[in-house]
Amino acid sequence: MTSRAEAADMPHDGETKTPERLRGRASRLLAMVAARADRLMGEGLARVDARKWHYAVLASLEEFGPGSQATLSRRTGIYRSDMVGVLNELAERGLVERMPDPDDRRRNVITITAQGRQSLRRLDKVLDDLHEELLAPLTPAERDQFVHLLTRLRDHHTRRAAHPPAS
Amino acid sequence: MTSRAEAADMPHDGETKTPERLRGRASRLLAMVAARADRLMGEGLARVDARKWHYAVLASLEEFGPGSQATLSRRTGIYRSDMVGVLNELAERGLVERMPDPDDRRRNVITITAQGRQSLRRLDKVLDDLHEELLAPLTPAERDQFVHLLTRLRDHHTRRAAHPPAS
DNA sequence: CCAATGTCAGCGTAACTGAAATGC
DNA sequence: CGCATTTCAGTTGCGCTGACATTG
Repeated sequence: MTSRAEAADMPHDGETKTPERLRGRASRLLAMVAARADRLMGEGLARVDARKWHYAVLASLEEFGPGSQATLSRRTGIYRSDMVGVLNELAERGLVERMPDPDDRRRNVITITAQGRQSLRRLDKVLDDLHEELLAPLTPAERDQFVHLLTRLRDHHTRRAAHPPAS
Repeated sequence: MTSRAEAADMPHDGETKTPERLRGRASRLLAMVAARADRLMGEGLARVDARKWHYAVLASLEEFGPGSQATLSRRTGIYRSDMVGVLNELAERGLVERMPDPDDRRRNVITITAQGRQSLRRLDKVLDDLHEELLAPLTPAERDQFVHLLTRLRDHHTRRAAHPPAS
């Protein structure tokens, strides 16, 4: 499948003034679909006593290994002020361990526990199902395309929040 | 290792095979890009003394004609409770007119004014520029693809918030 | 002295709920 | 009477900022 989804059924010549400028605005579509996704994931994870951030932290730990809270903060995008609470919840559930760093006593080293890995595997499964639901109307090739496009956009906009369109 | 499908779904790009289950999650990408978009639009519109909802209402008015507040609410997705404030702001600026409906005296009929149309045209321009910035890394064809995929997703998930996979 | 870290306390916005008053 | 509309009052969650003490 060479990802030739559409080419003729949607006019994209520069002059067809579609009346869809409201519903068709990318930012609006983005907001709607993202909200929907957010809710799906939030509710789905809540059903197994987890939250989006839990997954983010656990996955980041398994993927990149242990790290300080500030490190995790940078890796996941969670503010370090909020990271405290997230780690408290994860520690309560025995999914991570928080120990002082002997090399730098300002830091805590966060490690994922065996139970954490197990939970992560479960969350992965849950998220897989939820994504199946979210992306249901798209073919596998289209899902790839979609993720690919989103990734490009994220990467482009991921160098600090504000940046002038300087070259 | 995770027991997930691999190598069977050769992506178009010889690079999408990373163990990026965190960063690569569609929901997460969606949230990130949507947040960027939201901020871009919000700040951009604030510079011309407008907000996203203003645009939504104005565009909906020009696109579908006048309507009651409840109607506008359904068209734009803004809660009726919040619609009041939005319309107040728009009325203050002279962009819409709010008159009692003679046929149904519970209702107000909201109409866009000439000034409203003018403002809308300006906002359209502003949003065009902002979208250019948002979608900068994508080619025109890719932007179409992107919007198309988002539209399909939105349409699929737009029959009430909750939907069982009922046949 | 300055930079980074963990923590807490708080702010602003936006989605969302509830209920009252009016009119169908 | 039940139902829809406009409106106001309030809640909750989240992204984000600021400050502070500790340590490098």
